[in-house]
Amino acid sequence: MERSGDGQAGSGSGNAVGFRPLYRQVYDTLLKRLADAVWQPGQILPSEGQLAAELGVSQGTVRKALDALTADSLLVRRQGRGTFVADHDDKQSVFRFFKLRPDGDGTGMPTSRVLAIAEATASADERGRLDLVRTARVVRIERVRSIDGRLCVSETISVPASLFPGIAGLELPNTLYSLYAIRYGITIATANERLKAVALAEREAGLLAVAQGTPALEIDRVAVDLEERPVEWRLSTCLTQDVHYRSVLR
Amino acid sequence: MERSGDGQAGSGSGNAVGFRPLYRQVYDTLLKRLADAVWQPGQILPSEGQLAAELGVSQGTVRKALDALTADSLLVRRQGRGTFVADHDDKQSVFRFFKLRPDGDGTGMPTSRVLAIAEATASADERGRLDLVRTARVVRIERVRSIDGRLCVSETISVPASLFPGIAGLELPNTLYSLYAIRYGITIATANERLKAVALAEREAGLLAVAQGTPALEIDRVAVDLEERPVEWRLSTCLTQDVHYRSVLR
DNA sequence: AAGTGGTCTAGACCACGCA
DNA sequence: GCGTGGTCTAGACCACTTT
Repeated sequence: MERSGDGQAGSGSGNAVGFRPLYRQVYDTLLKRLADAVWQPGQILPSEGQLAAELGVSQGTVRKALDALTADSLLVRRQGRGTFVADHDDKQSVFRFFKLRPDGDGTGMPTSRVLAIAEATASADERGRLDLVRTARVVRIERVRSIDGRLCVSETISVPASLFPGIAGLELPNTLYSLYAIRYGITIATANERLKAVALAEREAGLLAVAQGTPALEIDRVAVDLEERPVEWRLSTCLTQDVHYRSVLR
Repeated sequence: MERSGDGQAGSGSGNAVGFRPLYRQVYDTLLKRLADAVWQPGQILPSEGQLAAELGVSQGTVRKALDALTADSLLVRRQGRGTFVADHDDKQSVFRFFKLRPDGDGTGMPTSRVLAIAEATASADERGRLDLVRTARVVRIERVRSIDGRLCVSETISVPASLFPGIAGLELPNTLYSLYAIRYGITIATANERLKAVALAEREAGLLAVAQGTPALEIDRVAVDLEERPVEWRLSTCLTQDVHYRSVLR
């Protein structure tokens, strides 16, 4: 791996351009491979020593890059076994992007029922959230979700049709993000949510079988992939009678 | 610094008890000093080399502990200058525990007006949240807050009277957590929030000058200090007409 | 120029999981 | 017993800030 900002009888003392550490370059190299789905979710990576030899850096430098990717929830490291591509299907990972928890006991495991799925030209809102041009097409998914069997979420999900060809014809799993990862090689890295309290409109009230005007939590989420592209917009309306949104501030 | 789990002609190969890395012990040692307010917010710590010599470990081990404390937002490191105790007074830190942001432009800087402050015997809710015995006393603070001059939050804050002697007689600053840190040596490490959508009760509606029944965001927060003691319970009711709660999922 | 944190390396040893 | 990640060390050099 080439150094970027040193040696070479340069122009005096400091670099005018930004200094880019070696481990950062290793990070980017590995991130690229993850984005390109070179390694599949759940699969094991080469050992630290092998990667170090391949990339021509020390094991410590590879370690630092791997640790950073682990901190970003893209890898999972298990002492004595190896380093794996994070599998966002397993139980603990389901809740990474799902913050609604039951007030009392219960697993809080969500289930879903799709009401409609169709392709359309992007609305102004969709173009704004997903950074699309005027003629762009999106696939819109409408569904309701239950937590521990209790109906409490109604949501509309919009994704660019160009990124998810054929998704409208698929049987959708309960956890969409694993579908994005496995079938389309798109890994959700972060999601930005804006929460508001609203009074339920007639339509959502009907879907959730409660009175119109009932207070509900509105969650406006834009999910972003490894390359920082916005790839999904999700507008959820949640009843919070028996459920709450959990947030941990550090 | 003593090793905890090695050497000493032990009982074979592995330790039955948990293995505790050296850097973790260094972390705990430094954390203790921070909790005891040995170093004040904003103050500089000894250099890595000095700490390493004092504790009898290598510089790399000290570094790992300092990096962990930095990741926990307890320290700030500045290349070429030194390592400092995080000062949660500066502008960027105000928003660490304040997630309400204006929908449009504006700084979103909050202001406060205290309505009442008084000591009382802890209610059942307060005892549960703050882990108190039946006879414990608390100080209750009621206040309203504005964002960019717009009235939108009403909240009740409860703290154990034993931890904050004399707080009822003080002029309260806008950012309570810096008061906790500077005057009482209590640093808030994390806060757990539960959000719900509710219809405004008559009292809160009056305080916020809107109609009873208006949907509002209810935030139930328990703040925890460095020793993981719950030290503050805060129940906030927020209008979200021009403001939203921001959450970033990683 | 001196001092600080940041990067990078090389090597030793430890804890863990598995065959 | 072997291979993996995890810890710890020692030392060199780099980048940044201040004197």
